[in-house]
Amino acid sequence: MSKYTTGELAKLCGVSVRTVQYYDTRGILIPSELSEGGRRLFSDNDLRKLRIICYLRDLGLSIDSISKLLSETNTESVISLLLEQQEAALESEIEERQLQLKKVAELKSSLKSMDHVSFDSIGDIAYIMTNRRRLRNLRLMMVLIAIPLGILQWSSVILWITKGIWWPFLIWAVTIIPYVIIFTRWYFKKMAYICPQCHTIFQPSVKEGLFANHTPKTRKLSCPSCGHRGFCVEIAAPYDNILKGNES
Amino acid sequence: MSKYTTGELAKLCGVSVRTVQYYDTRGILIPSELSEGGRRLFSDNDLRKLRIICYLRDLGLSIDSISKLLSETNTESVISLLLEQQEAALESEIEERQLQLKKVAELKSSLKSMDHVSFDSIGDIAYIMTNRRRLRNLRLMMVLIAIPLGILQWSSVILWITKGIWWPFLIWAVTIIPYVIIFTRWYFKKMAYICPQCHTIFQPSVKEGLFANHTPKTRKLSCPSCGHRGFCVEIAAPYDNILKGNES
DNA sequence: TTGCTCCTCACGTCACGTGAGGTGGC
DNA sequence: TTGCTCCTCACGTCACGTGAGGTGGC
Repeated sequence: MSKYTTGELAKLCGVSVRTVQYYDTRGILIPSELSEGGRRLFSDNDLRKLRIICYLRDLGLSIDSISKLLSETNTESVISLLLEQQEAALESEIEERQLQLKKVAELKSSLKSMDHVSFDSIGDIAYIMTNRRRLRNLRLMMVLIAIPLGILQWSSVILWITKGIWWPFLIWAVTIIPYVIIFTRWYFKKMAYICPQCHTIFQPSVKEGLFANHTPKTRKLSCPSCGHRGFCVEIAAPYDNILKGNES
Repeated sequence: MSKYTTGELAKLCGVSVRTVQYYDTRGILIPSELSEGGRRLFSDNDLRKLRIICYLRDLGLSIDSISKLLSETNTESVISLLLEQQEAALESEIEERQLQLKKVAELKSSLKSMDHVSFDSIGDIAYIMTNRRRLRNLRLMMVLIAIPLGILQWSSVILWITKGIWWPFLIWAVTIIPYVIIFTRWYFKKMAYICPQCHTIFQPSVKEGLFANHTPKTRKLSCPSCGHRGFCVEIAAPYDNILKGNES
């Protein structure tokens, strides 16, 4: 039976001297002998034990779990329980990291599409992200409303051109007016905008919104809070009071 | 502008009072005002700031990274760098956990197939796992050697039975003898066994190994170290000296 | 005046890393 | 005797949680 010093054992297992000392104080690797000078001396059994400890540590098990395994007499049930728990813990950690990763990628791509980035724009993006689903639903609803009206329009136009029947188009043109008014009001009631300057969420008047220059996702508006005029990202209007504090 | 106390702000952001206090001491959320009694008073701006801090924290960013973001004037480049780093860190963490998960599952299934489980058997399993690939290669090689010999054998047998030509089988039977001897010696030189009692890795004599009762993965042998007689798991013999210490 | 909230220490967590200052063993 | 290794404190890490003992504010 060979004897190993702390440093020898550490080298054989690929850990630091401090780690071996730490495992001694934690009671999971007590040297089988001490020299007269108080130095730790380890046996082959200790070497095997440290190898197993390192293996378990590399599975992500804590020192506490490992020392439980060492102290319990009923190794079999304890270890299967520990492994079950570790499996569940690892799975949930992986899920968590994957969600974080997804959010980081989202934030990255959103930041790329912004012209000016400040600390506060991160808040805007976070808000836009959580808001996105509702915004998609609203836009989908608008398209669904617009499609039948469009079909009616083009049907009547085609009828007029090809067959010379003009009155369906006239009926359409007259009856569409109240629809357009209602639709426009509804649109600006459901939508809100984020000021890129002061990050306030606001809703423009129907008149301002209707005639404002715009892109698919933004609209050029004046912020009622700071007066800044520029392209503001369109979001679904908040129906909760979480951000009411911003209106001050 | 409404004013929030520490508790109010904490509740609005879903964190603890202690967390808000901690963010103050870390310098990332200094209250915009203090009451005469020394109590923290937060503004709407502080509320927005804390929301962003929590959002970034939920991406897994450290307080240090967040405070860097807050202190740097060049937000844009700092944040894209931080997000790149965070993405890489998360990816490597996920990979690490997935590897651990795989190892835990391996250990779990290996333990199930063992009759007696002790702390030391974990070491055996860990060793068998790292050894498995070499063992597979060795077994594959044996099968590849055995197949042509088997084909020759059956060809000569069939020839004898169907056509009455007996001399190819005789030639095969005579020439096979040295091959079998060499093969058997080679086999027991390449293989080793783990004692389930004292966990020593040993190699039996050719004679003992050859006539021992066995299953596909184990062989009934006597351990030269502790004398225990029982079914020992077959592994590829170690070609390194890492475990030589066990032989005492 | 009485609860409730908030304040500041200060210790604990987890698995070690990193000195400091002293000593054993070849 | 001289390096080298090892020893034991003891502090630091990270983002807070958890009391303790005291006080502000309604």
